[in-house]
Amino acid sequence: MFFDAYSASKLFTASTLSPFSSLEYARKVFDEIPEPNLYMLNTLIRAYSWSPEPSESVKIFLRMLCESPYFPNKFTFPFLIKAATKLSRLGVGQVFHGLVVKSSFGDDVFILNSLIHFYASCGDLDFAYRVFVRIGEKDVVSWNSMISGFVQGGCFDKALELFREMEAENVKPNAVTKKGIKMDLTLSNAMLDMYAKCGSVEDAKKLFDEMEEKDIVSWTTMIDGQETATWNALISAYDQNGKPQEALAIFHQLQLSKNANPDELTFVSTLSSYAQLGAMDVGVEELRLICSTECMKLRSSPMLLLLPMYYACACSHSGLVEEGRMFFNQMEPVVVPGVKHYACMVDILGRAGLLEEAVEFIEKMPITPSASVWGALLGACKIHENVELAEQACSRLLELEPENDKALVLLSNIYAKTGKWDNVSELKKRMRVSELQKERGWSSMEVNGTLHKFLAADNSHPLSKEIYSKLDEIVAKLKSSGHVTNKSLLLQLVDEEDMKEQGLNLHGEKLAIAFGLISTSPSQLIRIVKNLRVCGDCHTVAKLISKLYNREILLRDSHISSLGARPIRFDDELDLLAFSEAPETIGSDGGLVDEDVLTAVIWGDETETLLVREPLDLSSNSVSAVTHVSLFEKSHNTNEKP
DNA sequence: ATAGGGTTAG
Repeated sequence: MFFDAYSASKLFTASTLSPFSSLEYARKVFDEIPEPNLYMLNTLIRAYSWSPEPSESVKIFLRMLCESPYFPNKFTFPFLIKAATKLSRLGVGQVFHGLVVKSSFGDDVFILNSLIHFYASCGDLDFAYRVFVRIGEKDVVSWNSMISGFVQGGCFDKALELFREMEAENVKPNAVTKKGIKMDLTLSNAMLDMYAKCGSVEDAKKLFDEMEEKDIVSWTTMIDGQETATWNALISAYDQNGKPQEALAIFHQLQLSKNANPDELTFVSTLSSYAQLGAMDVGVEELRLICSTECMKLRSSPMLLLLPMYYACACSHSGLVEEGRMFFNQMEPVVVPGVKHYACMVDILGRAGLLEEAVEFIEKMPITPSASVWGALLGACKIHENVELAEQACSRLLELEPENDKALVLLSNIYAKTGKWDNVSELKKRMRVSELQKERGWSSMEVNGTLHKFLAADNSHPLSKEIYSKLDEIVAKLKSSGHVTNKSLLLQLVDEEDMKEQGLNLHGEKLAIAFGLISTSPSQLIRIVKNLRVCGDCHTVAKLISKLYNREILLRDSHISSLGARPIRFDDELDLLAFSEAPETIGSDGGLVDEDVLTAVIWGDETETLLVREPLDLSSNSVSAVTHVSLFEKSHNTNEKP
């Protein structure tokens, strides 16, 4: 049916793009193609990323990895990231991000821009920004993506700051070339929107006047923005000058106006006016009506609860508490209070010194108090120097977040504040011990049905002597091959420098690998499981041993991951990255993968690329990272697997 | 050989 791959590709692309043929049809065509090429795979990934089934993109991607002779190329990733964006699956996109970093496309501005957009749309502005700052040559889309990410996330200050930064960066070439910079229309419009939302009509007006090109969106944004800002300015002016009735009159006038677009700011001022009149119930009722049609954001905004605080800068503490309490009780018909609202209330009560009431309030909560609730109580205990309650709050918090060091630090501050220095040092000791316990790791290896377990510097194994001599041989080989132990990666608290090096070399992983080398045949896979994350040095060593001894090694981290995908580590230099999707979360809703867990392990060493698909091991549902030192390596040039 | 990123508000 198909005469050659090129025409088939062309036909296929046309069928995915054409409005006259469905994606299902394109898929049928695709399924008839015995060996789809990279272009076709990419095309289908793209088509699905636009479709209502973006998870199909990921499935096709898995097929590319497992069944095709191709590796993803620079075109693959924007499509995949688009799919992850549509899926709103942070973990999925993080896997792709990991692959990008480790692949040869880490500097591709197209891919990085789509990652910014992805992270921003998942609400992770922090990650979006991390990606953004690392782009060497930011283009207008990079800036635009980041700025609109901030705008959409409500971080207007940051958006503005970035905008200024962008202007500053553009000023230089501008001065040299003496040419006017034509601002990107989309960006200008986004900026207009931002100014309008911030209520700074003058800035919006200034920008609008400067814009060389304006479209319908520019005009609409400007008119709407000016209008809303004008309404808001009026309402809040009356409200803040002790004229709530006038403020409300304006608000009602606004509601009658057809074109008006009340926003969060409008509601804040309006509610404040109702609060001033002591008619919060009326205000809430009115809000309820508005909320049902507009302003969805406001419905879930815990800011509402804190609202009275902003307008109470003269109010007594008890007055504030009254308002908070009243607001909390009255919000229920409008919004089902979430845990954040409860935390806010605990905060209000606690700050006012009503610690007992705060505790009662927590006890009566219909939902399980979160760490933030206990954190609010703990914070209040610090203000009011209540050591006993602080201890309780802290221990409840630690039950939920055992590794929350901040809680212990806070408690220790409370001890310090109340002069309990013994407790301070006791706590510091405890923190150090838990720090040590945290890193107590073991590695295990199965040989012929027997599990062999190795702790760091372990010498309990019957073949210990042989293992250590093999290890010496390995170390010698590594040294002669130029490998230097990276001391900074040591996670144990050891004081002496030479001890550090020794400690590193004696991680259980290395013992297990040495044992693997002497106890398995050359064709066997050396498969090691580590209870904690594998340190960078062990990873590197595993790769080197794999090369030196020509052995395939699979070294696997396991990490309890109730949240599903999570970065094992993400530091500023991106020198060590590991992301994965936990098997128990994948497939449960999105049905992304069936038997394969998509796993990427990314390390800073640029010389090797590892991407592995690890068959799902159902007995271990806490797997979060797999290091597969495979014998085949990626070829960057051909995109074909050897 | 073919292809890629951001896009306001309603």
